[in-house]
Amino acid sequence: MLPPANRLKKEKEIKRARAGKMIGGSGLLACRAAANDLPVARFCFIVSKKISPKATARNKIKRRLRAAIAAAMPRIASGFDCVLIARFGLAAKNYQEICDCVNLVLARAGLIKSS
RNA sequence: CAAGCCGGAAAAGCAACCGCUCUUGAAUAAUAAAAUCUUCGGGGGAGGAAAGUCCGAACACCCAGUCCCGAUCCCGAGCGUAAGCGAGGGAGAGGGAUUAAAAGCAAAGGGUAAUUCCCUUUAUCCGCGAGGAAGAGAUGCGAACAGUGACGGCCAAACCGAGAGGCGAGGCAUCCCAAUCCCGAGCGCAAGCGAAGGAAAGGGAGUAUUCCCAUGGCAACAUGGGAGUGAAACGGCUAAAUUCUUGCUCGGGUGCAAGGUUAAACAUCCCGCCCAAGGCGGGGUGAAAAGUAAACCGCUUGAGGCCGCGGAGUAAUUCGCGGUCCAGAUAAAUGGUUGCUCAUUUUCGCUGAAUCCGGCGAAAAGGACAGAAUUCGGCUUAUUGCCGGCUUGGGCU
RNA sequence: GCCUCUGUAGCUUAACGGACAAAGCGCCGGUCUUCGGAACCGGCGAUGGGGGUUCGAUUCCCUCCAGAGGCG
Repeated sequence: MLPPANRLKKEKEIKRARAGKMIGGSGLLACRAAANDLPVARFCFIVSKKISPKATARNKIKRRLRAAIAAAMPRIASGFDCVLIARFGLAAKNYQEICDCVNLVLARAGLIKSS
């Protein structure tokens, strides 16, 4: 689970982030982000019933995405809100594949620190 | 060994690293004190179905008609110098009673906060069996098709009513066809024929035209009694979760997104400061923004659960004592990753007489259904392997 | 999350518990026409799945499935 400061909670903020312009994606994952005025990056995760009709499977996808983001947090730039949307097929992947996918998508959206 | 029936408990384990939530203790910072922030430590953290939302309740709010009580408030004849008292009238938070509609009625008895749930007994039905299923107030308007023919025919004292008519003791009959039989008015010298009436093997249509015993009778059958149902009577008894009539019971509705508390920004007015446009700070306003955004409470201690002991009861259940507080999240915590072990599956090898079985070894795969959302009691559905008891069948001794 | 509602031919709607489940549009075939349309005639085609009550179920009851809606 992410620390509370890195969670994106309010519905209005999520809608703002989904309308944002920093867009990245791959076949298994989509990313929408918008800049905020805070010194942290905030995330939320969307897994629809189309991905899997079973609630337990959806919860597992969300937990793995959160773990992948938490692992990548030191390399992530601050100052934006990000929504990660799972696409069909992600349920069949293991943790390492999800990590690779998350890193690829974040790099395409330009959210990785340029050090 | 195979196929079944009933019941029970469980819901893979261990370690390492990295995290989340609730609660609690300490320290530090700030403060009048606290809320709060950070760090460290202790403790708790999904289910038997958390699911479907099919029943039932708790809890919260809202709403009808009639009647009663009613804190409090208003008017007030009159009395009094006055303060005040005050018949009577009106409003009325709230409390109680009742119910028109809607809804309900589940064998008998019991349990429960309550139920279509659970328990005991049981008519009946299903199964070879272990066992399982099972009952919907009363009445009976109406009831397709088939069939010559189907919830009921015919007569009727007494009583009520001006009458039409109502009610109805009691009597007769009891689906249709039917070989044949009984009876025998009458006809005939006789053999015999034989109306009406009665019974009937068997057959027919249909979901459906009660069952048993005793006595009498050549027999058909009659009479009486009984079983189950029913309070009883009675020529009663095929029968439905809808409809109609009727009896009894019962206020209704919405659901924690119920409901409650606090309450901005912006607007506008005043004051102060900054050279000014304008900005900053403080205070106020209400009929508008707004009782809105948002936050908090409800929110987890409850008709509790679990463990132990004892009592009542066939049982469901219940009573007493002691111990234990056993999830409270909110784009939604209770986890993520790695390694090992165990259950399981597949493949290969060895072994023995052994492609099928057992043992040993190796490799690979790899956890059933499924995620609390106000709370609880049931039901139903999904689903993994295990344990105990029992039944039927087969084989061996 | 809480609470409701609806499933009938390809589509839109009917059907007191009673005969082969009705109608319109559509589809197929035919007649007519040089061809097509219109018109006329005929045909195909359905009660979401399973169970119960009943002699008999689209209808009543239970259950599963699918779809839709309301509530800050």
